[in-house]
Amino acid sequence: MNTTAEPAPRRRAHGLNREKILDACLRLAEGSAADALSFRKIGKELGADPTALYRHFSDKDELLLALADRVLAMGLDGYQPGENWKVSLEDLLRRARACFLRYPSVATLAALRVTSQEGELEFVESMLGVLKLAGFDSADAARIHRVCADFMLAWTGFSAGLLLLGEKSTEDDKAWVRSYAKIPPGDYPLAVAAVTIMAEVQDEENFAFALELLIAGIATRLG
Amino acid sequence: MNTTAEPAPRRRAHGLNREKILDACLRLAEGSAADALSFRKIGKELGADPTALYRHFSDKDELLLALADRVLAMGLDGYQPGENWKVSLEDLLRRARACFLRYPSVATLAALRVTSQEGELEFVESMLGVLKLAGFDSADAARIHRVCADFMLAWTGFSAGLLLLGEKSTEDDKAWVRSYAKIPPGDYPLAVAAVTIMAEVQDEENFAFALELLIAGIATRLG
DNA sequence: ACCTGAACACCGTTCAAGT
DNA sequence: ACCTGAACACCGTTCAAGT
Repeated sequence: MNTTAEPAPRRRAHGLNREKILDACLRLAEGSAADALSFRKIGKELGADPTALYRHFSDKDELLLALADRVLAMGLDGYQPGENWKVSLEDLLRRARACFLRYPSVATLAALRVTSQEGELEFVESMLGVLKLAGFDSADAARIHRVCADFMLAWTGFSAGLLLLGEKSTEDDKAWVRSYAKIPPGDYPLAVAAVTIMAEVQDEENFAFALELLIAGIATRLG
Repeated sequence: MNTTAEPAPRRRAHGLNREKILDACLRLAEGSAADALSFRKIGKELGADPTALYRHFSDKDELLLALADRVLAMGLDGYQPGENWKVSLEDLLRRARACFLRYPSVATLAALRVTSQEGELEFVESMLGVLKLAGFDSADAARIHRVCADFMLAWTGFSAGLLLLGEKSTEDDKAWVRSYAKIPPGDYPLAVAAVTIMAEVQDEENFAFALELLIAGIATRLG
C-alpha cells in the first residue's frame, strides 16, 4: 500500500543530549507551575517524543538530580569567601536558597536529595571552608555544615511548596484571619488577638529571622 | 431481560461519615508508603466506592486538612504548660513534630497549610501562652510563634519526605560517601575529609541540634 | 543508534445512573 | 439522600516497531 504517500512527519530529534534537555527543563521550571516538569511537557518543549528522554536519563529521578545540581552550581557562580565568616555563611545559604526558589518545582524535589555532583561539591567545600575560617575543628565543621544545610534545604523546600500552592496559600492566610474572627469571645484569646500579626508575616522575612537566630546560636559555640 | 437474575452485589456503604473516613485514613497513613492516601485505596479500606468520599469532603484538599488537624490535636493531648518556658516551648514543638512524623504522608501536605481548626487553635494558643510566660509582649510573641512554628513545620515536612523516600534516602547517603571517595586527591579536600561524618548525621539529632540553637537564639532576645 | 507511539497501571475528579 | 461505576484528562514507565 501507499509506499509513496507521505508518512507521518517525523522530525529527527535534533541530536538530543543531556544539556539540551536540562536547558528545556529550566525554561519550564522557572515559575510556579506545580506540574511543569512532566515528561510529556518536556518532550513538547523539545519537539520530541516524551519517551526519548529515557535515552539520556535512566528515569525521572536521575534527571531531577542533574537538574538540581546544575541549579545549585548556577547559584554559587561568582561566590567569593569574605573575611567575616558570618557574612560568608549567610551568603552561601542565601545563594543556595535563592537559586532553588527560582525553580520551585526543582526545589521541592532537590531539598530531600544528595546529588553527589559538582554543584553540591562546590557548596560543601565552600561551607566547610567558611566554618574552618570561623575556628571550628573539622568534626564540628562537618556537624554544623549539616545543621545549616538541612535547615536551609528544609525551609527552602517548604517555601517552594508555598510558591507551588500559589493562590491556595494566600487563601489559607485569609481564611486564617476570617475563621479566627468567628471564634466565641473568651475561647483561645491569645490566638484570636495575634492572628492578624501572624498572618501578615512574610515567608522571606521569617526565614531571615530564623537564619539570624541560628547563626547567632552557632556563634555562641565558639566560646 | 434477566430482571430476576442476581444484580452485582452492592453493599450499602455502612453509613459512611467523616469520622469513619478519617479513621480509615489514619490506618493507611501510619507508615512510610508514599501513595497510601489515594481515594481508591481509602475506598477499598472502607469497603466503599472511592467516589463515595465526595459526599463527605468536597475534595482531597479538604480531607487532608481535616486529617492534619486531627493528627495535631492527638499530638497535643495531655500537654500541660510547665514553669520553664524553654522546656514547654520545646515540648510543644516536639509533640507537633512527633505526631506528624507518625503519619508522614499527612505531614508532607499539612506542613504547608493552615487548617484553621481545633487542633491548630490549641497549638497556637499554647505556643502564645508559653511565649507570654517567657516575657514577650504580644507582638513579639506572634512573631516568634511564626518563626518557631514554620521552622518546625518546614523541618517536619522535610523529615516526612525523607521517610517517604525510604531506601532511596539511605542509598543517597551511601552514594555520597562512595562518590566523594573517587574524587582526585587535592580536589575538594575539606568535603572529601568530612563526608563520612556528614553522612552519619541522623535527621532526628540534627533537628534537635537546630532546635537547641534556635531556642538559645530566642532567649538572647529577652535581653 | 536513536526515536516513536501504543500500552499499562496508576492519579483526582465529574456525572449520569442506580437504589 | 446516598452510593456506584464508567469516563476523562492526567501521571511515569515499558517495549515492540520504525528509520
